[in-house]
Amino acid sequence: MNTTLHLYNTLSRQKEKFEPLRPPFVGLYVCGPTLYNEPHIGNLRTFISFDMIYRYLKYMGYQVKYVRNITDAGHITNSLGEDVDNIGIAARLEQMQPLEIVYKYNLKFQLLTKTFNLLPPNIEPTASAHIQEQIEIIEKIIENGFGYSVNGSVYFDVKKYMEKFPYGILSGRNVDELEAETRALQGQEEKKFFADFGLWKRFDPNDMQIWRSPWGKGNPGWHIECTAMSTKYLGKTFDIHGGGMDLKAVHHENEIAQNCGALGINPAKYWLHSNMLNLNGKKMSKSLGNFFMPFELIDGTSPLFSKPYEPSVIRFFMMMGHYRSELDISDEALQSAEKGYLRLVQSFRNISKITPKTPNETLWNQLLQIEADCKKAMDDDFNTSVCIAQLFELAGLINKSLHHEIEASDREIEKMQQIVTDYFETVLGIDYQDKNTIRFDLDSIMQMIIDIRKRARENKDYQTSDQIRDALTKAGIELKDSKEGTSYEII
RNA sequence: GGUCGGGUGGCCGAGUGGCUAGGCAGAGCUCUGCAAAAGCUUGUACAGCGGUUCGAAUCCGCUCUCGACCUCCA
Repeated sequence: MNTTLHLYNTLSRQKEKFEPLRPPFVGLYVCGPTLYNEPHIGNLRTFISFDMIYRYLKYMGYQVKYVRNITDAGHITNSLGEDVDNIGIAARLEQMQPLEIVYKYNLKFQLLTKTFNLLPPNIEPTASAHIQEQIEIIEKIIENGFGYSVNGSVYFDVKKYMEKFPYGILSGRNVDELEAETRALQGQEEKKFFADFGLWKRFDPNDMQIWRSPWGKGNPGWHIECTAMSTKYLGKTFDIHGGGMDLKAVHHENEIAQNCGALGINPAKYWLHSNMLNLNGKKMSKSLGNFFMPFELIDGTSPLFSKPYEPSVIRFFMMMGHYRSELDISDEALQSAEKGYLRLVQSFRNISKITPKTPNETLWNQLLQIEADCKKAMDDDFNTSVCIAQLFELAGLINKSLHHEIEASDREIEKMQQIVTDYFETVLGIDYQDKNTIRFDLDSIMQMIIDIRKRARENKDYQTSDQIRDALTKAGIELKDSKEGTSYEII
């Protein structure tokens, strides 16, 4: 496949031409949610960013295998060096079985992905269903001399690893220099080296989920599931690995170490990281308490926002920024995005109402240019921001055609619709069609009302005409007078 | 302290060694009973100080400043 796509690879810190390992197939792995609570709007941004990337790869014609894992098991280590079982904690807090917790939040997560028009991945493997695969990877790491077991736990031997592979290549961290700054951490005495990380954590009496392993009962470490599942479904090395920027320095670094340690190769050719969603210039995070849930934004219950916003408006807002840039969310920013969004959408919905006339070569060429510029923007590391700027240009041309300021033939009209379908709907993933299907002939009803109002206006009965217009506005229908007559818009 | 990335017009937000990003808001005009919508016109911004260059907001250096990560995070 002849591709012009360039993407920014965190590994090389520069844009690289995208050349899949096994075209036309593309393997894409994205770190999914941990199901111990509801994903917040910041989490959502990452999933939307990679949904757009998945969509564009598919649009280009690649046969993409998209794997997004679900973390429903495993232990992480917190900033104090303590071993934490988030799902177990949530289970105790909500007085449920771990599986109930996972099920509950998975339903929420799935609803969220549908609400925001995310395409389902090909596979959404869960960590709990791949304990055996995780154990096998750990065994390989030990076999290769990069892991050691202590009292029923297994750790990754970073020092040994560094004899053969560079550690810290993603984030640019230098472990040797960091050693001097090792903080006094609790529960670290089993490790040989401060940077060693857990592959398997021995059973603790408080654990609510326990699995058997060659090292005794316990839980897998946080990072190993991704190595096991990406290997199982995409092979020991594949094309693209994605995730949030905050996973770069630890989680992804350790994934690379595990993959190299077990299989001798970096799992992914291209590492992509999406940036954080900020609130008042600060990253949204649970520890800072400056986060809110996507559904609060949709139903307008968040005190930070003056009104509810449609999921497609929120998605459009996110697409207005580049996935690698920080994005600041605020009521003002969303309102401005919403206005722009409505302008686009109303224009796009009117394409079918353009009266076809004679072919317009100038317009045709402008449309081809817009289409080419959309592609160029997306080819340049998924520059959705520039792509949207092109769509605003398109909306201008549509409006002019609609109001007979320029002429368009069927050929141009079809091209307009095709660009909208390709880029606005398919690639950016914005669902702009009317959600509420109207089951009666609204056009006829509206035509009747518009005729009555027209007669009133001809009779200079402006009281009646304004009354009709105001009542319709209140009901959510906006009348628009122009030279050609009156049209309506559902607002 | 280390690593990485920012500081762009009233706001949001792209980009970049010389050619208008775009959106929102504002102003003017056209249309119009009024309004809305739509169309047209309008804004010469790139943290500061030096340097490189015919030319820098874009490259280099320094300063200030903000943020992320450095075993919780998407």
